[in-house]
Parts: sequence; C-alpha cells; structure tokens
Amino acid sequence: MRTQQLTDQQRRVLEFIEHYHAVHGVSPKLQEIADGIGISSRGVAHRYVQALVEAGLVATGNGRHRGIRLLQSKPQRTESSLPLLGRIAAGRPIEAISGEDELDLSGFFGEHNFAVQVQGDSMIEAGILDGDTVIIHFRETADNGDIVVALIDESETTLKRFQRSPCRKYIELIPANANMETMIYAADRVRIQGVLVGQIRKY
Amino acid sequence: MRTQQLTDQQRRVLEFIEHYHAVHGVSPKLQEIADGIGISSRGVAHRYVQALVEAGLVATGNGRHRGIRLLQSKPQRTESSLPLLGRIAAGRPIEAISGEDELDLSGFFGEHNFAVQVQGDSMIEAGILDGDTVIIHFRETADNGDIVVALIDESETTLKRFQRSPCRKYIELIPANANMETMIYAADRVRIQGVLVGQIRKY
DNA sequence: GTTGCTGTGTTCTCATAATGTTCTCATTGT
DNA sequence: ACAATGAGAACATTATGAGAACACAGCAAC
Repeated sequence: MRTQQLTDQQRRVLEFIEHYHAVHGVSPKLQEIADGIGISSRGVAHRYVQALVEAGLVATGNGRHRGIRLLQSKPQRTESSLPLLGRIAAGRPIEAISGEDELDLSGFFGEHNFAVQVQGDSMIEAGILDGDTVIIHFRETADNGDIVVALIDESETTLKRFQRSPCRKYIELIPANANMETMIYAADRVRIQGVLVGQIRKY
Repeated sequence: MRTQQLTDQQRRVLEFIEHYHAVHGVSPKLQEIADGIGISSRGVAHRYVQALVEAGLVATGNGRHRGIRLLQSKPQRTESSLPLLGRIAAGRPIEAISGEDELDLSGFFGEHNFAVQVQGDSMIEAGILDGDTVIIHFRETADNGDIVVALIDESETTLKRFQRSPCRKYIELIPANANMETMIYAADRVRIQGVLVGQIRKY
C-alpha cells in the first residue's frame, strides 16, 4: 500500500482533507489545511498536498481555489450515520472528536425498539418536549430511575420516570415538570411497556 | 456531484436561491441575492448566477424578472427512510401516531449535514442538554429565529438562536437559558456555520 | 394598442483580495 | 549528512466586489 510511505504529517493532511470533504462537501483551502494541522504556512501545506499528489492519492485543481480532488475514496458513509464533530467551542471551525468519526444510530433501530411521539410537557425538565419522538426498548421490567412507558390500568399510557416505593407495593411515576405531581399506583395497576433509550427531535 | 466546481460564493448564492425559493415560492431578484450574500452589486450577483447556469444547476428566464429556475431538484433523498416502528402495542396507545407509521430520519442524513456534540447548558430551555448530539445542516446564511452554529471572530464556536438587529448591522445570539445573556456582535464578526435541523439523545 | 416610466436583467471594465504555487532559509531529530 | 518539518517571502492566477452603461420586462396612464 502506498500509504505506508507517507509521513505522519502527510497522513494527517490526507485525513484532514477527507474529513473536511465529508463535512463540507468541498475540499479545504491550503490555509484551512494549515490551520487544521496546526501550522501557519500555506507553503508547507502545499508541500504536503504535493506529496499526496505524487503518492497518487489526490489531484490538484489547476490553481483553482479548493481544487484538490480526492482520488481513492474512503469507505462510504452508511445511510444511518453522519460525520461526528465535537467540541462546539474551541478554536477554528469545529474540530473532530478524536477516536470517533461517525454518529451511528443503529442502536436505535434494534428489533425490540419502537418509536413514540410525545404529547404533553410532563418530561420537559428532562429535555423531552411536546412533539419529540422517543425511542423505546421493549421490556416489561425497569430499574429505579429509568424513564419508562407505563400502561396504567390497561388503559392509559404515559412516559415518566420509574421508581418503586421502598415497600415494593407501589410504583411511583415521576414527571420531570415542577408543575406536575408524582403519581403513585399499586404495583399491579402498572405495566411497563418499555424503557427510554433515545430521543429525537426534528426542526 | 453537484457542488463540485463551485466557488465559495457561488455555493452561497445557490444556497440562497434554494432557500429563498423554499420560503417565498418564487426566485429572488438579483438585488435580493446581492443583499442576501452581503454585496452591493447586481452585476456581481448576475455573474454568480451565470456560473450556476454553466454548472447546469439553474436556468435564467430570458430577462424575465425573478426568472431564475432551479434545475437539479434539491437533494431529495428517498432511499434513506429508516427502519421504523410504530405505536405502542397493547392497551391504548399514546394517541397513536395518526397517519404516520414510520419514523423518517431522512432529513438528518443529507449531504451537507453533520453532527455535533453539545457542551454546556446554553440551550437547555430549548430542550438541548449538555451531551446531546445535534444535527447541523451546513449553510452560511440563516433566518431570524433559527438555531445556528455561529463562529465568532473566527475563533469561538457556539450554538445559539439567531436574530438580526433591526438595522441589520448587528447579530444577536440568544441563548435558551435564563441565566445567560444575549450576545450582540457586529455582523462581520459572526459567521454562520450551519443551522440546526435535528437533535438526538441517547440514554 | 401605444406611450413612457421604473425596475430588473445583462454586459462590461477596473480594481482589490484571496488563493495556489514556488522558492529560500532555519530548525529538529536520527 | 540527511530527511522531515516549519516559516514566510515572492509571484501568478483565480475569485471577488463596485459600479457604469445599456436593453428589456413590467406596469400604469392614456
């Protein structure tokens, strides 16, 4: 493999270009490459790019701005993943989270999961708003502190935080909303339908 | 690929036209494009539109007012509808999700989207908590009220609600947290990096 | 219809800024 | 000594911006 001939910095440059391209859809400028790997000279960045050209990994546009083209394309993004960036603070645009490149939602689509749209504000202080979609993993048991979908008296369904009373005879369903009160039911009136594993909101 | 050969400004113009068309139902005038991307010359705006014509992305009416037509229909992604789940079994569902029996995350996986992990509590009242992942659509323009990723002074990145001051010279970045204050900057100190299109939390 | 006015699209030229490219020199580590 | 690295100057080309000048579309009054 040719990539073995690359120096550390050359590989960093290549990774930076690939990453930048994945996010922005276009190639970075030399200055952006320089910033991205922590040097201040466009000339040096250009030298690295040139090395990648000679390695056959990229091609340069003809003096065109953002003219770098990636030749050997990396593994494609899967349909259920996104480039994941981190630290919404700190210098430069946005920096990549080290170690993790992709947001993978596959965990949401397991066999025993289902989605429910939330109505009402009972969990608003837990960051679950009216209209959000929550991902529920189907289970009939829950631990204290879990947020669960509970079926009460086989008729009413609700999303609340789950808590057993100390004597185990009652179940407390605790809203995350200071205006609402905890509901307490005999244990046999409550059936757990699933526990919360994710939450999604679209804007 | 569609945005391959475009320059930064050309891409901004295309974005602006698409966005304007989506909002207003008609294409913008050249002067509106110029205003939208922050230049004062209709001629320059026309030059950009012409570049998009040559790229095959739009067509101009023949001198017609608002004659620009978008050609390559937007990145309508059809295939990325994801597996899905529906309502709660048994008992009475939570007002069963009427009309929709699929969770469609297609909007999250567009070409110019990326994910960022949120640090801090500045948007807590909008249901965006520390540690959540937000989905950002890469754009350089925004409307009042959008939640945006903004780059301030090319150094600091932040997630806030976007608002232009009435005189258009300042940009307000409004947190959703009663303990934090709105930040006001001269317009040229703020660069939009993208607008919020989704939010995800894993438990 | 025709006329005339206004705004808009179009085509230029000129100037400036930004970017790509090439180069030399200095520093570091092996 | 040598290779890798970094800074930065100097230059060529591309990208961008302003604005003038003209032609045509849209519209209202006649």
